[in-house]
Amino acid sequence: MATSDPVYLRVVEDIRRQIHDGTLPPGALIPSRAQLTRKYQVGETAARHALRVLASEGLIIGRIGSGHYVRERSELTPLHRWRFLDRPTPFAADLQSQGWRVTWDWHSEPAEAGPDLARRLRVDESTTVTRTHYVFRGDGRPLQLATAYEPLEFAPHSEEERRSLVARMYAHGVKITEVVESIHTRAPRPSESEALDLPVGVHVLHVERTHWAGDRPVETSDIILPGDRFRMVYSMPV
Amino acid sequence: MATSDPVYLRVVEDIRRQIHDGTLPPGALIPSRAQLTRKYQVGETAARHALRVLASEGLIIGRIGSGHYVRERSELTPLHRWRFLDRPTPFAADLQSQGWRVTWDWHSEPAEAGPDLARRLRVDESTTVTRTHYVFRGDGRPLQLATAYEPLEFAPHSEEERRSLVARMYAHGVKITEVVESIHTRAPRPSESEALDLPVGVHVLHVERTHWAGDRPVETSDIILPGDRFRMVYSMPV
DNA sequence: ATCGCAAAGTTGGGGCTCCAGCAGTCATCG
DNA sequence: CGATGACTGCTGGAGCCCCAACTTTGCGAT
Repeated sequence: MATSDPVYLRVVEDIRRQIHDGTLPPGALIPSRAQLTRKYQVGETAARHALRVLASEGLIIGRIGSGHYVRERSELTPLHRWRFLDRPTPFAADLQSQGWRVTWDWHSEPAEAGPDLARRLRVDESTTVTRTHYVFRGDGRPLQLATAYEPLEFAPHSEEERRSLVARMYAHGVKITEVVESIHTRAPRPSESEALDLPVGVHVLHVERTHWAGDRPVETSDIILPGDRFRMVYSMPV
Repeated sequence: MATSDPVYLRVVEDIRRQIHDGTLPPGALIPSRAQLTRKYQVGETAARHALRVLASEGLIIGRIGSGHYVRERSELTPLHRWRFLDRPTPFAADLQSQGWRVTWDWHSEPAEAGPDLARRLRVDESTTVTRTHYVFRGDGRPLQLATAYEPLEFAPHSEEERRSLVARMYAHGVKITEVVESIHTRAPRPSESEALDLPVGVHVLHVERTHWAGDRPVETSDIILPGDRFRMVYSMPV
């Protein structure tokens, strides 16, 4: 706050202000390193660092060979959780109901539970579960990663069975009574960054979802969403 | 993925791996810039950049004069939304029920709604609303920021009234029937970063919460939580 | 044994430079 | 007239350096 703040902060704050008040609208070209050094009378290091900070905040994006641009608002598509939708994740179903063309690839494999899953599914660490990886795309672009874990006996045997977890469980005599979702945010792992084609500086929303039948967890999954594209919407009756 | 990846990435990935597999446990000292240049045979710039990337991911934290350390797991305190708690936000109430000593400061002021709030409260842009800023602290440290907006007629007149929004609304003949929360993640604004004492690289969870009485919004608030300390937990009956 | 202080080590800000790779632009050549 | 290629400007990686502010450590004196 003092007058002797780092000089790169002066640049960061001035550009950030211009973005927020609309002087630099989405898509606008930010002055280049060389221009910033002249404009703010700072060294190249400071100009460069300022651009990196703004990029890591997700406000601007650097296009190599071209320049830094103000990020498009990307509009934070809402994902509504007020109805119970599956097929095969409720998020994909909600996007479809909003008119998105959602497609997905998946593959299943057996896996050992391990400590984390053992806790979440309340099974033994050495138990074998079915792990299914999904990659969801909307209009070609990757939208969401999901990894679902189920005890072997509940694994789907057909494409149709995969559509609705609730129906499948019901067929096994298990009635799902509750869904618990735990959301946090973190920097993407390198593999997620690549799979979701994330610009640097974008964090992910990590949703840990568990389906319960009474006091027994019957399926759990990790869902990874780009933090700059989605908001999770929860509706609760009082 | 090729062998000619940036060299700083080699350093980042190696340290990240060591943190994930436990070779470098929480609190462990990361080699210094000088040591990294020797160990990985890279220049100082690359070593420095690697440390900055790890810090911006929230994996390590730099202590000036001392060194970089693996961040303590900070345990992502869960905030449960399965019961309707207020007084004055449900998150604070949930933390109290987990044994935290939560205190808060607040101040109210009239404010013009403006376009964003006009949309959220379904009022005219020039309507005056009561804006209340809260700063919540747990064990001394800042935990959460909240800003609540209410039409003037619903504003609380006593400390007691402030405790329960539901009861207060009921006293006005308004029965709250639904709570809608919309969660996204973003980089903190400078003021939030300062107020919450956030390390660089930590994003925030921004919860937009609106209370509805039938099809009419009667209160809305913005809640800002450090992304590295909390996870939101939603429980929904099927 | 303890206190104080100086030296060494470390981070973070800042400066300068070189280079590879990419994207436009513009002029020249077929 | 159209296509090719040279040139310029930009980003991102990388190297090296200096300095201020701070911590840790270890030594020497009391």
